[in-house]
Amino acid sequence: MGTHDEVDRIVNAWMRERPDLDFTPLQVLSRVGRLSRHLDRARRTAFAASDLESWEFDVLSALRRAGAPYQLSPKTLLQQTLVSSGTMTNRIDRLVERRLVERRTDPNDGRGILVTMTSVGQDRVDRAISRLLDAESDLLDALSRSDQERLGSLLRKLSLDFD
Amino acid sequence: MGTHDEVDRIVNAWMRERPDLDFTPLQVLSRVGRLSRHLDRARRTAFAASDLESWEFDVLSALRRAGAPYQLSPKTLLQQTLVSSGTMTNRIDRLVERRLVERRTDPNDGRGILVTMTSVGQDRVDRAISRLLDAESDLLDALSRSDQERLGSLLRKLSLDFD
DNA sequence: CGCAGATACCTCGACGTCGAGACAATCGGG
DNA sequence: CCCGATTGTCTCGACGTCGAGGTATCTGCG
Repeated sequence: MGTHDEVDRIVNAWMRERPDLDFTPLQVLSRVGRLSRHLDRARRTAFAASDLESWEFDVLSALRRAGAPYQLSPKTLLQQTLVSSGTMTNRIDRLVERRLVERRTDPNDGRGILVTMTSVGQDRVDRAISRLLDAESDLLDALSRSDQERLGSLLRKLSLDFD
Repeated sequence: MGTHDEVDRIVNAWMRERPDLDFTPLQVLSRVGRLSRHLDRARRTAFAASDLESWEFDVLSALRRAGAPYQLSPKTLLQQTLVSSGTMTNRIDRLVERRLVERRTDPNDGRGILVTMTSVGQDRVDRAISRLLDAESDLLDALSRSDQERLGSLLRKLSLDFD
């Protein structure tokens, strides 16, 4: 029966080669990594339906979550999206070009600017989050509602060590 | 108490802005993504102790798992490590330069080559897998043994949809 | 008020990856 | 056998990211 996934095969191969080691950590954490890759792909296709790239959604969703008037500094954005300053400058450039955000001078700080989402941007990101939730909900259909909650809380326990 | 992680904050912000949507899928899948990032970092530091980059480990571990004589074609390697053909050529070049693998002609197929791990490479990867398992085991200490098994099997259920 | 240090953003060169295309070798139908 | 289709690897140009350094501005201490 098909109860073996790719990680099972990898772990079995390791156990054959190194029977002296305990590979149970891989059973959990390798799956996290592989699942994350699959998730990336699912996100890309979900966003494509709204004509957005994943990185565009990352930036726009940070602005959307911030609430009206949907503006944040590049600094805040790069911290929330976990990219470098050079990357964020580049991303803002391209988002401005696509008219999804605007660069405004910060009235309170001559060094800074404020990235403001346009109404087009907000429209896109609102559609995209819906599609994303639909797609993710499909992925989770393999699990019962209570299993989903169990999984979420187990993952949270692990996350708390980092955040 | 600090029972809120970064994902909780993101989800709370979304619920404030879009109370009409159900964000429970994010509770599970956003954590998978974030955990994967943290895991990457942990892997990098674990491998650095064996003077290996993450990508080097990925290639060498595929060879190690294959068993003696530790040789695979570039094609097989790129499929197992999920990179493009150009990337694999580049990686093999650098691994050859570091004397961790050798390029040999395939006696059965004039088009192909076989990437063979050197004894130095095997030594490195055997040390690295030990350190990786130690590091991952530390990460999982936040969970009881039975929680770890529960988590592993829930993740497997999700993986089976893909693999 | 002036100046040193901190801060915000941008610039730019280096690097890794992708993926289409080139090339050589193999396979298989006629 | 031959030749077209397929396969395995490498080449190379485009692209996104990083991160150190540059410039302008702010902050607060003396």
